[in-house]
This record gives sequence, C-alpha cells and structure tokens, in this order.
Amino acid sequence: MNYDFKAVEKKWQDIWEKEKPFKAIDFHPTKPKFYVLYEFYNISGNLHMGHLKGTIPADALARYKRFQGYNVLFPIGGDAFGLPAENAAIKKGINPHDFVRDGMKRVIQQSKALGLSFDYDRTICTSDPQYYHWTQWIFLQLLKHGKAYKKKGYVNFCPNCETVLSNEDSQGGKCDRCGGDVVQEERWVWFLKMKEYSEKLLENVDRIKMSENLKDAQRNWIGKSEGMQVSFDLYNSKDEKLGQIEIFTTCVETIYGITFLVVAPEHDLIKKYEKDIKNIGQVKEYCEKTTHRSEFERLSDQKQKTGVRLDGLYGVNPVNNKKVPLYIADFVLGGYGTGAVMAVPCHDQRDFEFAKEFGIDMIQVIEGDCSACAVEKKEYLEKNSKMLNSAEFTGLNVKEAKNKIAEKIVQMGVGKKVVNYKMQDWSFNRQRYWGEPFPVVFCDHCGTVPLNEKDLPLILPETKDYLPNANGDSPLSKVTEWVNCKCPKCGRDAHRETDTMPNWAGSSWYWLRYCDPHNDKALADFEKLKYWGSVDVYTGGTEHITRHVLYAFFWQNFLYEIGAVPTRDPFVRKMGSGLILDDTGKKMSKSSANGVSPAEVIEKYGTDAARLHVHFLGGYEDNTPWTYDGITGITSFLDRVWTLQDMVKGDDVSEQHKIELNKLIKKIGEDLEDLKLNTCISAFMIFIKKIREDGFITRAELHDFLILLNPLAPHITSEIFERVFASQILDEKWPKYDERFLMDTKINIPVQVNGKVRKVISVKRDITEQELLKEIFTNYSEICSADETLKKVVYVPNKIINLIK
RNA sequence: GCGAGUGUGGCGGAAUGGUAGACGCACGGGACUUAAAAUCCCGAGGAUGAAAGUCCGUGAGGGUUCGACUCCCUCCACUCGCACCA
Repeated sequence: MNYDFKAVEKKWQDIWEKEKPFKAIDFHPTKPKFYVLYEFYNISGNLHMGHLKGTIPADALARYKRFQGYNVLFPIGGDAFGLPAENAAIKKGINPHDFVRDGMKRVIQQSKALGLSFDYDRTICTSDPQYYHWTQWIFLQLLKHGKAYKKKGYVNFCPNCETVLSNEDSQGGKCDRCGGDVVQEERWVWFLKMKEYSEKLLENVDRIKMSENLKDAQRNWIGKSEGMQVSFDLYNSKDEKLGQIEIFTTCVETIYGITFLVVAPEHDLIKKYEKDIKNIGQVKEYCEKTTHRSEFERLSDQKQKTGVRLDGLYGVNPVNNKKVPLYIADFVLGGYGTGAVMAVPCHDQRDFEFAKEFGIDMIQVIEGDCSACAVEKKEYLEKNSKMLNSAEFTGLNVKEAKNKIAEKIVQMGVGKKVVNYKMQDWSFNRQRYWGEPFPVVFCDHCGTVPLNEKDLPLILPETKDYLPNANGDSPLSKVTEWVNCKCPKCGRDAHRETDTMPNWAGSSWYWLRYCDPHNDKALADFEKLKYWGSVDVYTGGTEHITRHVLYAFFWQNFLYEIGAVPTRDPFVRKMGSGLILDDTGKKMSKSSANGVSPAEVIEKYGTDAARLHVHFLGGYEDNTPWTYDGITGITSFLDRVWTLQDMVKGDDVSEQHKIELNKLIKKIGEDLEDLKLNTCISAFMIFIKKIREDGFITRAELHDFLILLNPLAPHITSEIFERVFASQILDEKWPKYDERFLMDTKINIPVQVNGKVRKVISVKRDITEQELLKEIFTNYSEICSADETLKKVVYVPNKIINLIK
C-alpha cells in the first residue's frame, strides 16, 4: 500500500489539535522543565521557507525532550506592533488591527500545517491590549526607576518612514525598515538608559551558550574601550580662562604630539562660549550643514575632512602648557566619549588627514615614518617603538611610557582612567500610529506624569489616518479626544504623549509572558517564572543579535533588579540559524519575489518531506540556497520508512542489527542536542539501507526507529506506530543505547606504511599491538614481514596502525 | 579600516588529528515492462593501467606530526558584522 501523506498528515494534525498533547504543565509534579523558544513570528506576511530553518529544529528538540521525560514549554506568538505590520497594512489598504488579527490566524494555521508542536494555548500577540498592558507597565517601572528620560537632541531620523530610529535600527546609516538614508534631526526623544547596562550586558554575553562569532558581534556593538579622560584648560583670545574641555583618548602616550583639539558639531561648548568665538557665524553654518547630512554623505567623503577652526578659543595641553587651537569637525561624534578629541596628526590617520587639509603642524612623538601617513598605535605598540619629543619620556619604549604618562596625568589631577562604550542609550519613541502608547501625560503643573498602574492598559485609539501631521508628530496627535485628558496627579487639563514605542518593545520581554500568558495581575506570576526559568534553547535568525537579543538582556537585567523576574539571564543557549536563500542568492523572505511558500511544498510532497528536505540541504547555521533538487531522495526515504511495517519479523532486537541500532540511538540523540538535523537524516538513511539489505526489521527495532525519527517526521512515524503497535508513539520513552554494542566484535583496521594506507584488514575488536603485528606479518607479509626492521609503530587501538619503515 | 567566518567531486554537503568525499541529487549501466513512469540492483574524485595496483588530490605556499580538510604561519578569494569610536 502506498503512503498517502495527505490523509495521514491531516489525521495527526487533527488529533493534536483536539487532544493537545503538547501542552506545557505549570509546576509539573514529577517531570523536570525544558524551555525551547523560537523567535516569534513577525506578523507582516505569510510564512516562507526561511521559517522552517528555525522552527523545525526547535520542534524536533521539543519533541525529543518530551520523549526524554521533560515537561517542555514550546510556545509561539506574534510580534505585531511596529513599522513592518503598519507598512504592510497601509500597502494593502487594511486597518492594522484587522491585518494583524488575520495575519495571526494565518501563521498559526500554517504552523499547525507544519506539524509544529507548540502549546497553542499560550499564544500571545504583542498588539493585544492584554499583552501591551505589561509592556506599558515595564515602561512605567523604567520611568519610576530613572531608566527612562525624555530629551531634545540630535537623533537618527528616517524621512521616508517619518520617524526617529535607534542606532540599532539605523546600522550603516540606512533605515532598517525601508533601506533609505537616515539623517540627523533634532527631536524630543524618549531614551532608555541602556548604556548604563553595558557591563551587565557584557556579562550576559559571557554567560550565554552561543557561537563565538555572534558573541563577538555583540561585544563589538557594545564596544567597550579603556582609555583616559584628560582635562584641557580653555582660554579666549584675551588669555582669560573660560573653563575646561574634557577629551577621551586611548593613546595617552601621544599627548606630547598634540597640535590641535577637535570637538563635535553638537558639543555644548559652542553655545556656552558663543561670544568668545570670533567666527561664530561660520561655525553655526557648519553645524547646521553637518547635522543634516545623511550618514551616507558623511561616509562618502571620509578622506576629505571638513571642519572649522574656532577662532578666539584655544586649549592648553596640561603636560607641557602648550597652546593648541580648537576646531569643530564632523569626524568627531557627539555621542561617543566626551565629544571632543586631542589630535595627534603623526599618530592618528584621521588627525593626519585633517592637519594636511588645514595646514596644521605635526609633532612626531614615536619612532616611525610619518611622512606619508600616520604611524598608528597598532604598529608602534607591536614594535614597542621608542618615544621622541616627549620631555622626560623621550627614549623610553612606548609601552612603558604609556603607563608612566598616565600616572603623571593622574598625579597632576588633570585626568583619570575611564571606560567608554560605543553602545548608546536606546531611543525609544516613534512618530507612528501602530505601537504601544506611552502611559504618560504632560501636565502644565506637574510636568511628565506617569499613569497609575491600575489605569493600564492605555488602549491605542482607533483612527483611519495613519500618517504623521505636517510637524512630523505622530498620527495619534490628530485623535484629539484621546490626546486631551486629565492629569492623574492634579486633575487639571493635560495631554498624552502621542508617540508610540518601537517595534522592539514588545519583543524585549515576550519569553517571560509565555510562562503565564493570561495573567492580568502581573506580567507573569513570579512562581511560574521561577518554575520555567531561563529559556534553555532559543532558536532563530542571527540578524537580531545586536538588537533584539541585547534589548532582551537589558530588560531582563532591569526586571531582575526591581524584583519582577528571578534571573538575570533570559536565555541559557542561543542558536542562530542560517538563512534559506532564494535563487538569486538573497535571503528568502516574504518580500522576495521568488520566495517559495511552505504550503506549496507541503501540497506537492507533504509536511514530513518538507521538514526533512529543508534540513537535509545544509547545516542549521549555514545559509542554504533553496531547491527542489534532491527532494525525491527524501520522499523515497519516507516511502521506504512506510514499507518497514511490511518487513516486521521477530520481536526482540536482532543480533544482525544490534550494533546499527545502538549506534543510531547514540548518533540521533547527540545530533538533536546540537540541532544537526542533516547528519541525523543521513544516519536514518544508512540504517534503512542495512535493514533492506537484510530484508527484515524486528518489532523492537521498528519501535525504537520510529521514536528516533518522530521528532523530525512526526506524522508518518505516529501513523506507522499506531498501526504496528496499536498504541500511541507520544506515550513512549526515548530509547537508550548500550555502550557495549557500539562496535562489532570484528572490526576493520587500516594498516598504514609511512602514513599511507596499504590495506584494510579485518580483525577482532580490542586486538593488542603484538597480535595485530603478528597478523600482518603472517597473513599480509607483502605489506610488512617479520624480518623487516621497523623504526616505529604507532597503534591507536581499534582505529589505525601505522608502520614506520 | 577593525572584528569574525568560510573555501572539499558536476551539485547540496559529510568527516575537528587516524581509511577524505558519508548521505543525497544529477549522471552512467543493468533488472522488471510491449514501452514508459515508478521501483529495485550495480558503478562512479582525477590521472594511469587489461587488472591488481600506483601516483595526485580538501583555495595557494610553507611548518608541526608517525599521520593534517582538521593545528600553526604567510598569501589569495568570497561572505557576514561593525565602521571617521579617538
């Protein structure tokens, strides 16, 4: 009888729907917990093949862990607030509420069609009021604990999406959503004090189990750098001392080579000493121009340094009292360090280029050839070159001088050691409709007033107008009956914040909500959070590693510190999946024109075949180009699995298959732990080949085989199991292997001469070196005979023997 | 520029110091069939040879080792992340 995948898959999906065998049980009395998480769906389209890359391994792991006796939490939900959903809704001319409701329904239905064993009763959606109630609650806590503040400043702005963006959302100067150029605009921005958490985030990175390249990406983004902050006295042209200017440097050893100072165009010194700057008009014009340049323009003329001298101001180098001129230039970033640098043209390439452009002096203070370009720290530290022109430090090696100069600066009281981070505070508001409203009001008498917790959730009002107004204010500003309200503190007239939270808000805590998704008293019950603990394995793409995952670390740390959650670590292990590429080599996504739909593959070949094929194409972490090529190998494998039920002969594990079965149990268990589904599949194929050679399989062998294969191909295995054993496969336990039966009593040993294989001979297992040599000398004397003298013999028991002649 | 990774047959890919190319696709041959499809069996890195075999072979070159796709050094190519971060 042929395998009718459509009927069988439908049958089991209906059974799972009805009987809910994958429900996670809070506080299970006997089973230990295991929490498997897949990065929830972004509700902006249908599922595509790329989703199978992360979901199927997670599903296989969840099913495997259930067989092992764990109480598994494997939930799913929708990330539905934010630009992706809003833009998709606008494009289709649908109300975002309806778009998200339908989108959720669709992805859940598609998940079920993939046989994903989620606990669907825990499904959440970030744009549901019952959910964003607690996103707003977390914001209130951040505000109360001084971790959220509103400030006017220059921030990333996407003119196309008409909204402020975080640094994380404008990597490379491009808008994460539309790909357009990001410009700097002065705006009122809600910031979350993420920078304060840099060190704690680095600790999260150290603790999490994750591949090193992903950890490096995160560490790089946080960008810790140790250096010194040095204070320069600031004078005007009449030699009146105005104050100090602080600079940050990691190369304090070059301090005697300073010939000018540079501050960022945003630096507050410009406003503060406006009257002392003689060319203030020119300076203001430059500031105006540079802040509105897109990141792209700034980058495109990296070689061509621009800037303006601050006429009438100069700084004094504290180590030698030398007067140095001041410049503003946009190569200095306002948001990093102190927004001011000391410039040493001989030993910093940017300073070198700037000095050339503006005809500024250069003083070489470390050996090397500075005629064509700067001799930078990488080079001089590597060589440990000698110091020049540096007063009492001249002649010392640079490494020694670095420490001594630092000591001197500290002693003089003009500087200190500091640590800087590239990561900035998180800009947290968007001028868009589709997001969580901020639970705050502005009152002329009381200022910024948080809503009372009992008044949450603050519901996002309905509107038909999703576009910002002429001032660039959020569309909510037009919903006047919602904007105007009473101050919760004094009762006078007040108005609401009309910006909304970014799409990353809801995803920054969602794994916690799955522990207790229907709770209306807290984000989740503390005891339940304690029971389910950190996510044991978190699968999903790597594209969110410097955004979502860092935000997750940040919020979890904060919630831990206020006592809302029991642990600092949201995830024990994160496994970044590769991408499915379309036939142009690009990431397959809902937006790619030639994206293949899982529904299409399921229709033609079945769910089990789709699940196996995607993962037979390549490793979990690898990017794999999608192709139908080779899927017949998978379908014929499944057909062979189906025919196993006609080959059953005997009950217990047979002598012929004992080794193969034990090896298979070991291999599948190990590979599932690491989500190496491709090698699992080939192991199954090898096993089937052996069975077919021998022409039979025993009941015990089939029993174990079906359980092993079930995590990957749940439908066909459930059906065969029921037919052959008249019981349910989900009631079974994961088979155990016996170390003694992993190797045959007869084994093949390659015999090498001088490192080259000459012969593979069959001998008994655990043969000693003497016995093996005797065997070779007597039966394989053409390789080596007893009267030859051997320089050396290397024997690795049961593996290989190498004879050195 | 900085950081990380990858490079293996016609193709997707196995092998993390011990028989390189598992497993699969495509390909060739055979069986079954009136025929085709499906299915089943066999073959297959390259060179050479009738064959046994021998030599070469994991981007290039060098090194460590009895033994290297695997470890180390230099270089080349590609991919990813960050990027005027002081």
